[in-house]
Amino acid sequence: MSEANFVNEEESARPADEARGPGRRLHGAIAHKLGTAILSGKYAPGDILSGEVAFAEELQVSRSAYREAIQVLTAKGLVASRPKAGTRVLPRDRWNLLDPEVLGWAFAGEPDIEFVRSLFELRAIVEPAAARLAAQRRDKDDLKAMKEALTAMRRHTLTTEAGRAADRDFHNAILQATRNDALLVLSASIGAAVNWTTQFKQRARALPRNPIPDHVRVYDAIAAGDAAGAAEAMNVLVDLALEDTRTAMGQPDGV
Amino acid sequence: MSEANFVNEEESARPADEARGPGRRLHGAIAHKLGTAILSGKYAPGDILSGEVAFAEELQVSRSAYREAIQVLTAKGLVASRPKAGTRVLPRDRWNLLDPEVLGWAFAGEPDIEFVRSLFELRAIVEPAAARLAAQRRDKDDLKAMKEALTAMRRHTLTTEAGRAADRDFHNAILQATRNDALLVLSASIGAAVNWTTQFKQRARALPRNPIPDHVRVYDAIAAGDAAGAAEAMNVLVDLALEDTRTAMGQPDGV
DNA sequence: CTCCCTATTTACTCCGACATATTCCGAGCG
DNA sequence: CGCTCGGAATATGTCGGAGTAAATAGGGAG
Repeated sequence: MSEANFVNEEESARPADEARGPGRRLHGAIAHKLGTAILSGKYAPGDILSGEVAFAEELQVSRSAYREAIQVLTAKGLVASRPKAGTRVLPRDRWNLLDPEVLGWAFAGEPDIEFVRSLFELRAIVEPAAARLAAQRRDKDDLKAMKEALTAMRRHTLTTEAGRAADRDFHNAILQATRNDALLVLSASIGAAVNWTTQFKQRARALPRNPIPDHVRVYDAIAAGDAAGAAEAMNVLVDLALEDTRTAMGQPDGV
Repeated sequence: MSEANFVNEEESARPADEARGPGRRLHGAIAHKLGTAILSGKYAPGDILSGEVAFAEELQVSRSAYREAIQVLTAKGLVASRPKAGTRVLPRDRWNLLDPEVLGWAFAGEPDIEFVRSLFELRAIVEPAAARLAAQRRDKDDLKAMKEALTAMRRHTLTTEAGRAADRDFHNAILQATRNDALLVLSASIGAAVNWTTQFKQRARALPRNPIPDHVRVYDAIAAGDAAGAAEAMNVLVDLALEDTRTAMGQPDGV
């Protein structure tokens, strides 16, 4: 009955909140600190975070707080602890890289170019297929959400946070219209990567193209129920984004 | 303060030691219990797990153990706790459904048919594209791993756990050959779903086709570097699997 | 009578000490 | 010389209490 009220986790009120803080709770802050340290390579797989007591003492927190932070990292597959053996960083393939929080840690410092490429490749695979499904399954509410996101994108530009949020909303609405939970979960991961790269491109003064017409083409195809057209239009969109990103990053290595 | 040196003594000595059972640790067991309860729908989104103390008392464990279990669930996006408000189950779209542990909880009881369909749809999207990339990027070691998995599949059948493991190895080798971390993470999720459904189909006496030739076709195309052929062969494979699953599930009168 | 401000209550958060279990390492024995 | 047993070290599990933030209730003003 109070279903409309459980959304507040991080005070979504004003634009003053910058990009999901390090964690309001203490153990959240510790987890953030350790997580970024691991993702940035400061602790390599196989390394040992020696000494529960030593670490807690160095961070000036109690063992409980440190323990709960380790619990979070363990849940995300970053570390594993065994009695006497200590807490060691697991190999990369055990990491839950699609976890939104892990993704945030990965983008907190200087993210690995290869990893960003991976995410965009995943996006290039998933989003056209999602657009195809959305064209077949969307209903009126889905289209309404997409249209609203489009108008918001027109009003603000991609240089503002509001504009990027509208962009995310548009793609999210498409994922939502696929009626596929597994796909929907990917939106957070992809959205984070896209968001970061758009900001990156903006810093690099490399936002020449107007993305609106491409988005409109996708919308039109989905609204018309044209599955193949929607997939193709989305393909164009992600290909352009991939190309832009590649040039902005200074990767001369074309495919 | 980086103690990154005195590490690799027994690092690769034991390949897979931890993370076996549902939870050897106490808080792991609690998390498993609560996780399956949430995934099975016993606790719906918006519900409140009232009372840290009450719950800890009911489960006959200390508050710390319960708290660490809650911490795990929080890390996976299943719940969120706030002072005074209690610990409430988050809406489904916040759940980290691709987390291997969450997936395990989802398949612990009677998994939601819609969710299984979602996973197979995701697989049908991702795996052909992965096969295409693998055909372009595989090296000798990748091909060797695939070949070994294939011979193992021939020796055992899909009715045995060893055979299913070989199947997973084959698909995993393809994902590995894409050189894409983001795709690789999905293998665990997809593998779990596929594994469950093969067992399900076996129980329903619905394993008519010999899957080996289809797998061989995929292997040949990847080995030949034929990107389009690999994608198409994999497409056939997943389509057949999807069809089999659909028919097997269409008959609730299986066992 | 309605609205807003304050106070109380409630439940999470953090803490440090204690008890237990497991592992590593070395001493003693066959 | 190799094996086994026992002690030491370290991580896990437990406990109760102090602190803090938030929601609800109650009182006062308009």
